[in-house]
Amino acid sequence: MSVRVRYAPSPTGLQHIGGVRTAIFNYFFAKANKGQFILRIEDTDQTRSTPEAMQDIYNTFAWLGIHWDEGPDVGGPKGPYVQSQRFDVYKQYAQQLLETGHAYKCFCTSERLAELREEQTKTKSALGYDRKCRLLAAEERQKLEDAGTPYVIRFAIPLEGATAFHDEILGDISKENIDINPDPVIIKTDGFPTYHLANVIDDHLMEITHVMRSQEWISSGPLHILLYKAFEWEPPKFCHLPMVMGEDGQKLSKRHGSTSAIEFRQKGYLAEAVLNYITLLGWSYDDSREFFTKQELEELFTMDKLSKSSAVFNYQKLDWFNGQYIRRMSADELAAGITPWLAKEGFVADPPTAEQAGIIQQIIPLVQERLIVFSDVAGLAGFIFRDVAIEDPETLIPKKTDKATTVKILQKLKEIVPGLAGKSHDEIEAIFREDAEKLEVKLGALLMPLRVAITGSTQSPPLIDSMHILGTEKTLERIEKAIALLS
RNA sequence: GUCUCCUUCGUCUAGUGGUUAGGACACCGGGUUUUCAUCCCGGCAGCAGGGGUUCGACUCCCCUAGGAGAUGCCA
Repeated sequence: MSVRVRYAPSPTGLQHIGGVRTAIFNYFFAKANKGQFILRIEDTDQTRSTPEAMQDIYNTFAWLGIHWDEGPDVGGPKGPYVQSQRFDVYKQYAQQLLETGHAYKCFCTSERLAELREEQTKTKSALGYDRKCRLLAAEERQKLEDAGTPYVIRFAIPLEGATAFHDEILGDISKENIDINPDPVIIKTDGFPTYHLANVIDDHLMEITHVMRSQEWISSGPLHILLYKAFEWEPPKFCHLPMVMGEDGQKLSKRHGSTSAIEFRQKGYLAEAVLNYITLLGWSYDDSREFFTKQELEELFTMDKLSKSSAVFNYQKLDWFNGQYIRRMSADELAAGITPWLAKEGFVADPPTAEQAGIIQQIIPLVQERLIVFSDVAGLAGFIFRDVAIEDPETLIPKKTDKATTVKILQKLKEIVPGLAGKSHDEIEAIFREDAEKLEVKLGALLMPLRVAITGSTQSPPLIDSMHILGTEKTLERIEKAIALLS
């Protein structure tokens, strides 16, 4: 039987990096096994699901280049792929459970449940439903039903025995039935199913062969097995994925930094780098290789290289990956990558004019080794496009040099710059070296005032090239401004 | 509290009874260099602890500790 896996997000917020990683593991597993990858939307919580979150799912995976074989937007033979559109299916199967005695109606009010919980907390006894309605006398139950009392449907967990399942990476996991959440709700008052019911029914009907989901689901594994048993269905294989944590070892969340895929996109990270990095969170290929394209992972991914323990999301390493990817880009690719960021700053038109496109081509070699994320281009090359402000005139003065010397240097520079046009990089450098000698300063000391004058910063891309792109006129203007600033 | 799972450098990991415990990020040195980066070279740093099993344990078993998750009419 061919592999069929699914990613089943609930559209209740932005796509979290952890969820995205679960998705890509499923995707790569499907691809590597020539199987199907399915997107299923779990929107059974009507109060929390939003169309924006739905859109974010589409945007995120489009950006990453992850496509599903079956899903709400592309259709497929096992649809609909949105749970709220499968309402009747769940109702029908819940009814079946009622009839076979695996489930029962519970008329307890949320107030009673809250009190129960409070009491349990106070007495430090086990938390959970006390199964009151499971033991309801037939006539009592009938009375409540006749009165139209609102109810939920609960699954009747066996009171004895244990339930086990085999996890593909963790091995056998078993739990005493008495330790399973006592009779979880499977149909809510509003008639919608809870995750447990919907997920089991859909995985069965959609013929899912492997359930690859986060380890936070491990403890409901036995419950799901019990549900499959109650329906007399063959359960799929399970594979619980290690979780993604923040630096403090807690579940990755907002306070650790960016956590949604879209944020990384907005900061100028490359989809390829993000994909590569998060794949390595819980998966490895061998003892050294860590660069993989999406295409490679589609062939190389194997479940047996998944690790058991959770992984900490390391922003620094992601940065390093992104820098590596940027450095490996061709000039044209990088130009295409940074142009939107330049346009966003108003440095170039969108799309750029021919002249601007030429400038972009020229700045590529200056920024390629220096970018970590695309958005850095504004800070690195901004001086080419707009006037610079020198915050602190002191920065113009090189180390071990005084103001008077700096002014002298700048004046000398003003003299020689007009003669530089048309000369090669090496020729210009030679001229600078000569002048530095004449002024009895080091080359660095000669160039620093010039650097700050034209870029506004003590750190910049290589000066000679920068100056060339800027043009003689603007370079002179800025030198004069710097002289004025020191006078 | 109870249940379940996990545990190799700070972090991500390789390792499946015999290795000087390997790689990467970070960090620290050094080199290249007009600054910043890049790049190159070098270094620091780890098998949670205790018992077994075995000729021999990072590798197998048990216990302890630590961590995480679950314990919802959220997924």
